[in-house]
Amino acid sequence: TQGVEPEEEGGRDQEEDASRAMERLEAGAAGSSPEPEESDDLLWFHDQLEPAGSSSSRVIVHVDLDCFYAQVEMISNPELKGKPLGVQQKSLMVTCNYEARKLGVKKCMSVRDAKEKCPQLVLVNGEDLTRYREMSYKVTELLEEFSPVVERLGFDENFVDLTVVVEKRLQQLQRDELSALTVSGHVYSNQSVNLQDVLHIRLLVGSQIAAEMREAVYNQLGLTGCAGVASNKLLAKLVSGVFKPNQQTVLLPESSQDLVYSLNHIKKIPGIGYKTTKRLEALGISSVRDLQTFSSKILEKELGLAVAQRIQKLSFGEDDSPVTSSGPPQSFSEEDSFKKCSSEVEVKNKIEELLASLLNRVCQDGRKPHTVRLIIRRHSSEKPWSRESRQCPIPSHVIQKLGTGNYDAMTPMVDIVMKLFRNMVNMKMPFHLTLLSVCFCNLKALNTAKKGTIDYYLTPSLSTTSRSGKRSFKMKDTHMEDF
DNA sequence: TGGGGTTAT
DNA sequence: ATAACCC
Repeated sequence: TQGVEPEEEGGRDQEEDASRAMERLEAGAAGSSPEPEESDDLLWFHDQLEPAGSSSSRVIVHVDLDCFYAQVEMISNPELKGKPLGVQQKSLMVTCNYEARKLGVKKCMSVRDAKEKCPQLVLVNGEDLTRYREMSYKVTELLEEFSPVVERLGFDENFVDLTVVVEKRLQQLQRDELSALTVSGHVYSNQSVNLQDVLHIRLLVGSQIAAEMREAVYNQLGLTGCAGVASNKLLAKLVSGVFKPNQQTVLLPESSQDLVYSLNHIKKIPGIGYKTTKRLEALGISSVRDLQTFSSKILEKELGLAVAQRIQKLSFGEDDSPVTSSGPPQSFSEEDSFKKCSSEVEVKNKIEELLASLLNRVCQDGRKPHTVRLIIRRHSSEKPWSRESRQCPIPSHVIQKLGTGNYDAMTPMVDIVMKLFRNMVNMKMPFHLTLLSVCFCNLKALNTAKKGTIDYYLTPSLSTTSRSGKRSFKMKDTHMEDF
């Protein structure tokens, strides 16, 4: 394409070039332009786009399912559709459908308040996350078909980096299709904006892909949700919530400041959590503009360089963090909370329950955890939210017993976890727990042994000679290409 | 306040 | 091992 741009156009600024380019493209699409000029226009147009790898031209979508647990429950039991529905975990209603919200019920209300507000409210128990987790991964896997780079955030949100996919579509588009590009869904904008501007083309294509994603999620899984399309994760996430159930919004670059200013408090910025908000408020910072204009030096001294620089950039709507593929989970955990657990037998029974579910999950996954962790929460603690944990490696002979489908690993795992418990809690003293959680982490693929090493050909055997205390091996089937 | 998850220190 | 963040 070098040399295509005429010399006399070299001095013009970029915005002027962009709108002129579209006028010329539209004129070309009308059908009157001679062949060579039309071709020049298309090449010139592609020249105006920023390089695909440049950080300012990323296209990110944030997909956020509507009241996810409630949707899953309505799919499981269609009789719940049309009724006000809440999903309950212990005394908390963690989410509810839109029928319930119309009647004044809010997310994360206590069950008592919710029933008071809405006596007809139907409640289902959502403490077992199995079906939610399975549906959640189906959504992520479906989105991965559009672009392999998908990052999960909780069970109901996903980020997808569409930059490369958008680039591919742009290059396949014909002249007439290029000028006829339209947005899908809402545009976040207070000012009037020229959608035909070249600077917006990638985001428009992104909005169309987002619409296709939502269609696929609805058609194949029966779930509705919102999407936000923008140039980074922060903005995509913020803009996805602008039009709320089952709609999507694209953020054009000139409106990004409006979007961050629309947040009335810094705690609304994803990445600024409870603790940081408190520390910022102590510094007199409460609005987004407060944070933007606050001294960087003082902020760095107060919060440390990394946090200070990151959150101050966030306040300007800047976020260069990449979308990182989540892939399979890094850990599996099961927890249960209760009013009181204060004896060894109670603890052991709870741990057996938690482990039974975990062993099933680990079996399904196929990988092997090499670390177990026990987490507890004590009652009397002045900090009710604080937890203590102990972890240890899982002995290799126990790892071997995992994932065989039966419960060979149950007894040894209970013994290990009870040791961790005794390490944390002095059982000669009275104790009062309000939560127990067991976590399997440090997951490794079954065969890490590489071709050409002895371990690759020798696979540990469970069936023979266990009494000797020595490991026994069977020869693996070999193939000619192994040699 | 539940039952999960992640990364940084 | 804990602390922060996310849902």
